[in-house]
Amino acid sequence: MLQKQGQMFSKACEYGIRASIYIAEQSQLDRKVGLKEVAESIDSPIAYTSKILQQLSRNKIINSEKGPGGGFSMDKQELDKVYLSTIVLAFDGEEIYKGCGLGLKQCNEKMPCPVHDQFKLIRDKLKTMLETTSVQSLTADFEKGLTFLKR
Amino acid sequence: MLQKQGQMFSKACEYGIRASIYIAEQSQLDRKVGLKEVAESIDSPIAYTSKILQQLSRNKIINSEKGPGGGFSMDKQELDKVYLSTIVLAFDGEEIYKGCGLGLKQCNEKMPCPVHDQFKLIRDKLKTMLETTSVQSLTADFEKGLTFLKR
DNA sequence: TTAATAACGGATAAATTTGTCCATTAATAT
DNA sequence: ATATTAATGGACAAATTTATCCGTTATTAA
Ligand code: FES
Ligand code: FES
Repeated sequence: MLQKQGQMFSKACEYGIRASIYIAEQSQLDRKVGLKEVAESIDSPIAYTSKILQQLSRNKIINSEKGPGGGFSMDKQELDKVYLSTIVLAFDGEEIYKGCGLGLKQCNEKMPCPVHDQFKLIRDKLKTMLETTSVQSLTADFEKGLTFLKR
Repeated sequence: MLQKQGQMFSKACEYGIRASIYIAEQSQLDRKVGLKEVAESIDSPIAYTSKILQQLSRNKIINSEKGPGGGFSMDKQELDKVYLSTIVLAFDGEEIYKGCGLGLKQCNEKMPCPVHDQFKLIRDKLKTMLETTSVQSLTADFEKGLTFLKR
C-alpha cells in the first residue's frame, strides 16, 4: 500500500514518443501506417493508441488520412524539426520543465524549495536533451535493428 | 482529455521528502513534532500525511512515538546518512533508476530503446544527485529561511 | 486504574490516468 | 450511388494514485 510509480513521462507520452519514432521511420520509407500496425509495432493497447495518435495528429506532429489507403504519416521534409520536447509538451505539458521537484505550486527562484538548485540542474539537462534530440535522429539505429520499440 | 502529469516523483514521495526535511530540521533543534504540525508546515493534507509518515517510519527513515509527548523525529547522529535516494526508494521504488524512459519493461543495454543513451545520461545524473544529497545538507538553508517547504 | 494524547491501520471515497467500445465521419474504389 | 476502408469522437470502464474517516493501540500522566 502507498507505493510505486516513478516514471519520467506519462504512459500516454511514452506511447506517443514510441509511435512517433515508428511512424517517422516508416515515413522515411514512404510508407503510411495504420492504427493496428502502429499498436503492434510498439506493443501498445490498440484502442488507447488510437487516442494517442489523435493527440499527435491534433498537435500537427503526425498527419492522418481517413479511408482506404489512408493512415498516419509524417512529412519527410519536416522530420528533422520534430523534437522529443514537442511530443512531451503535447502529452505532459510543461510541468516537467517548470514544475518544482518537491511539488510546490511553481518552481520559484526567489522562494526556492530546499532541493531547487540540485533539481534545476537535472531538469535543465533533461530539457536540453529533449529539445536537441530530434525524432529523426532516433530512426536510423531503429531501422538498422539496433534499437527497439518493443520487446 | 488525455493530458497532463509530468512530475519527477509521485505526490506521496514529494510529501515524504518535504516531511523528512521538516522533521530533520526540528530534530536538530531537539524537537519532536506531531502529525498536525508536519502537515501544516509542509502544506499537505493531514490524513494523507499520516500515511506518508507511517511509510517513512516503517522504512526507519524517521522514528515515531505514541502517546503524550510522542511524535516524529530523526536521530541527530544518523541524520547525515539519510539521502534523498533513501526516501525516493521508499515511495517510488527503483523504477526511476532502472526503468526505461519509453516504458519498455526494463531498461536493457543489450536491446535498448531509441532514447536509451540520452535517457541513461540524465537518469544517472539524477541517481547520483539523489544518492549524494543528504536530507541534513538541506536543512541549514531551510532553517535560515532561505528555502521553503510551502508557499 | 483511568483519562488523555497521539500514532496506527483498515476501509472507503475521490480524482486521475489508462484503457475499451462503438457509432459516426471522411475518403476511396467499384 | 454503394460498399469498403480507416480514422474520429464520445461515453464508459478499469486501474492506480491521492485522500479521507474512524475505531484501535500504545504511551504517558494524573
Ligand atoms: S522551487 Fe522546487 S525545484 Fe525550484
Ligand atoms: S532501454 Fe529505454 S532507457 Fe534503457
